[in-house]
Amino acid sequence: MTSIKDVAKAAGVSTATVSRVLANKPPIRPETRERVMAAIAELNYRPNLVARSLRAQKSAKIGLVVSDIRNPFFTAIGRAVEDAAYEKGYSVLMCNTDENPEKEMLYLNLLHDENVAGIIFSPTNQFCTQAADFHFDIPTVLIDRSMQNKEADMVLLDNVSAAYELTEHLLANGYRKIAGLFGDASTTGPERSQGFKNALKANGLSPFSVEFVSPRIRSGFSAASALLQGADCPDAIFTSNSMLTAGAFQAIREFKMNIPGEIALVGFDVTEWGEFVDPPITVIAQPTEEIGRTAVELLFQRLSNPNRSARTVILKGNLLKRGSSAVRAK
Amino acid sequence: MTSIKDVAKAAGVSTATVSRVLANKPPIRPETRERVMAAIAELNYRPNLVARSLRAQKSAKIGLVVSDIRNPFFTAIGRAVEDAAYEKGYSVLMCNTDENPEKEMLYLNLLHDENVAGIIFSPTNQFCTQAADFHFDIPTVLIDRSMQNKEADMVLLDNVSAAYELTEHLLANGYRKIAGLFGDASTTGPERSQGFKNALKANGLSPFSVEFVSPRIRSGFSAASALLQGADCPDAIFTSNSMLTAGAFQAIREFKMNIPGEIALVGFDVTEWGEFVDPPITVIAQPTEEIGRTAVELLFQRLSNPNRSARTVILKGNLLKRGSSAVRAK
DNA sequence: GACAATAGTGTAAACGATTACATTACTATT
DNA sequence: AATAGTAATGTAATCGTTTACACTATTGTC
Repeated sequence: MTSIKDVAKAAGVSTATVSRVLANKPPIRPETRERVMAAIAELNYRPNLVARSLRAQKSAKIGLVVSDIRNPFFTAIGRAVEDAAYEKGYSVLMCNTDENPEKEMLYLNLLHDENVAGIIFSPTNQFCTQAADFHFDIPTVLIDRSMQNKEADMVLLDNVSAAYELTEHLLANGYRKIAGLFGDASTTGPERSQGFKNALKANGLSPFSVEFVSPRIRSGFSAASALLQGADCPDAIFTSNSMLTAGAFQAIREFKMNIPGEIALVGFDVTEWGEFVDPPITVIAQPTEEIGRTAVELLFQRLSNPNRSARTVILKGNLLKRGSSAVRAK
Repeated sequence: MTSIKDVAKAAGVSTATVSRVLANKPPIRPETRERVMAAIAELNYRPNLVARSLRAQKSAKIGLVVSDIRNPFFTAIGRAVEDAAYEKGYSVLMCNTDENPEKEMLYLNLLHDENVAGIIFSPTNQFCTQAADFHFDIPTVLIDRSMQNKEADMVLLDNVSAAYELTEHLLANGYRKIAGLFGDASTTGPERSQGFKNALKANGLSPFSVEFVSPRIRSGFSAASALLQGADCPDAIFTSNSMLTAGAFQAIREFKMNIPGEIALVGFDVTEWGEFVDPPITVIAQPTEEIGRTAVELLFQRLSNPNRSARTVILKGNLLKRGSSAVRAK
């Protein structure tokens, strides 16, 4: 491998000069710069980022720690983060935790050992309680899920409002017996359930049911199935994330029930399937692109100013009214 | 930051000894090992992977270079690769190229500079021709798409057979005027078109049409729309990847045509939406988990044995017969 | 022409690990 | 008791950069 020494020798200068040329750090005689550039081109030299990283005590890498990149929300986030990072010359290490606090811990440590410049992290509830005293010695931006009592930058959705709006939409369209299905792994479930309950209360109603389950398709399926086979059946199901929405959808189909005639279905997050099924599913769309980019943005702001106070950016969800919650037939 | 020196001092030994304890390299007196371990725990020491990487001239990282992680096929691959890598203590750098040869080049160089141990790469056609002389100085496994004249490990699908089988299925179910829509960015399009044409020929038929377009939903939509609004309309559309399938599906819906009554639709790759729509879409399912794991497997085999000859693993697709290609009504 | 200031470059010490080689401390053999 | 052989550890070079500091060459000022 050709190193900076080879370039220095070829150009007849010292490694320091080569380094300065690369970093564009004056003073350098134009003539010298040319000679060095020529040598670099000649030898096809590319600086070793590992060495640079060791010397600089940080690398141009960002860790992305989420539960599962296959969750469409995180897929979109992942892509947005990678794009934003790419533009700044940073690359992204992908970490899937499966909502498992141990894997979360393991990955955070790994990223530390890799000397990443920063971390974008979506923690589980368990992590928040178990690792309440965890010290983020690396700049970290939390996304999607908040962490109490932590001085950390965050990019969140206004979950309470979004859930409120989504619930009001159901009410406006005539639904009254609304069952709520919420994820139990993160802070979003409880927050969204709060907006859900608030909206019902404000309208003098109470939830048909409120349930917290693991944020997986299977759990959504089981919970929805249980609801649908009861003697008393809800007229709408409110889900707090797309895994549960998918599970509920499958259950409804299994029961051969008509959406929205017999039961309405609403949820969070844009998915391809939610747009393609008939009727399409009403959801709160999260601005994934913006979340990802903002997270990277906050990270870089903190990198350039390590001791500014933590900032929380709260974004609004966008209610996409679609067929799955159309006005109820009388 | 606490380094190996601090540990050495605390344990009253040299850094070499600490290193040996960490690497579990005899001979070490059990008593010494204990003292070192105690110091490590005491100081909460964690080895610096960057330094280790510089010294070892390679890092425990794998680069994953694909067109877009949002493509469900690559999402699944990405997750499988990450899982397999994780089990071996490796982490994954995610690179999205958008089928852009320049980004491909850029990322390959970046991964080189990062001293990654290996690369898992799904190249575009353009890359294959433009960079025909590109030398992979880092162990690389090609997935999904082959590259001619390259001594490289590959994990591919038997595209010709899969397309053949899928086409035969359409024929068996009574479809005769089958239009083919193929991606033009990679080798999979041409290969799948080959199987498509072979199957038709073997049955004394010829394609209704064969078209190569950019593998995007929009292109699939345009191409399918053009087909549907023609005076002579196909009775089935064969698509070579899930982006095109999605575009064609939207076009069919736009034209308010009945699947499969008026037109059948088949494609490649498992997607959530394809399962959820009614009728669900018939596809060739690729064993994404196996592809990802095999790729990592091959990578490690090559790492431990750098000059064995290149190996190509060809996997079979799995035809999922579903409603979108049900037996044609007379 | 002496001196200061600045521009341009080189020298060498880091960064934190690994490891070839040197060294010391034992144990066994004669 | 001397010697050889091995076990256990230490010393110091190395990986490829960056950068504080030292140094020389050039220019300007009086």
